[in-house]
Amino acid sequence: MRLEEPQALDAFGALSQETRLRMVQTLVQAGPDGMSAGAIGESVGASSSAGSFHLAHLERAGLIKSRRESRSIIYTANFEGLAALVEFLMRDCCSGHPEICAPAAVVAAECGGRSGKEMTANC
Amino acid sequence: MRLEEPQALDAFGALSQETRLRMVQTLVQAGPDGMSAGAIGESVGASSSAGSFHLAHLERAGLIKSRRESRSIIYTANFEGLAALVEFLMRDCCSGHPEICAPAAVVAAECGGRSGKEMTANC
DNA sequence: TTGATCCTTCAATAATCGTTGAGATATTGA
DNA sequence: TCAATATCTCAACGATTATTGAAGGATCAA
Repeated sequence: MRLEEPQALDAFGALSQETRLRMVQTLVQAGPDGMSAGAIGESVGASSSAGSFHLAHLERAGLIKSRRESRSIIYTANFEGLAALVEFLMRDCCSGHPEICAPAAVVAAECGGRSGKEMTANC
Repeated sequence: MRLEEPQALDAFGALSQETRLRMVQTLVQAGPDGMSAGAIGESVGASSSAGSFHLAHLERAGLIKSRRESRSIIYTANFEGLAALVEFLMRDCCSGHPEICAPAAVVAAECGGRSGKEMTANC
């Protein structure tokens, strides 16, 4: 997956709001099982309708996905979309400058060998 | 350099606007020599005062730097700040998940060996 | 010092965004 | 079917953000 500029703008906009950034962090840590809309809203301190609004925003921006599961709607992080955003930032926005890529390479090296389940909160 | 959440929010907000994203792209490609405010504004199609507004916004967000040089004010990309943002996205926001880091590692590998001057627009 | 250039700041306006609360929709179990 | 639960949608309001044009520093050359 490769991000075009308008999608990247949407993604940056989505992450520029505290509630939404926390939602993404929460969902990344929740992993592939995801969480219900209500649980996410509660964990970030958003009202029912505010939570719904922000989750919809994040989904439109391609950063999370949803599926219905009985009464609940379960949201999960969209790892492909998040990876595409990191790649956009490094490649299209920052032209792959080594000064920018070097720290990314360090993080990637720290995390690359392990599977998702083994990750701690801070890599 | 390590980004805290409020700084990261500012940085994402700064990049969520088309004119500003273009300004950053332009300045990254311009390299350490940078460009004058007027030249940047012209290259992204912004009026004098709009250009000034957006450049100030980007500087506040830690993504670019400025210095006066005779009559002109020269802006340069803040590579440290941009690198910190990539790192925040990978580490603090995405918890270093391998699914997200793997594509970043590819870009880093592509770019790591070369010096800034040799970079092409797309790495 | 004067005039020209480059850029920023300010105030006013328009546009976008976030929150709230009320009501609508979907799903389940009795 | 009916009531309960979980979530979404909508309209209204206030807050933040972007744009514009006019006015205000800073710098330089003559």
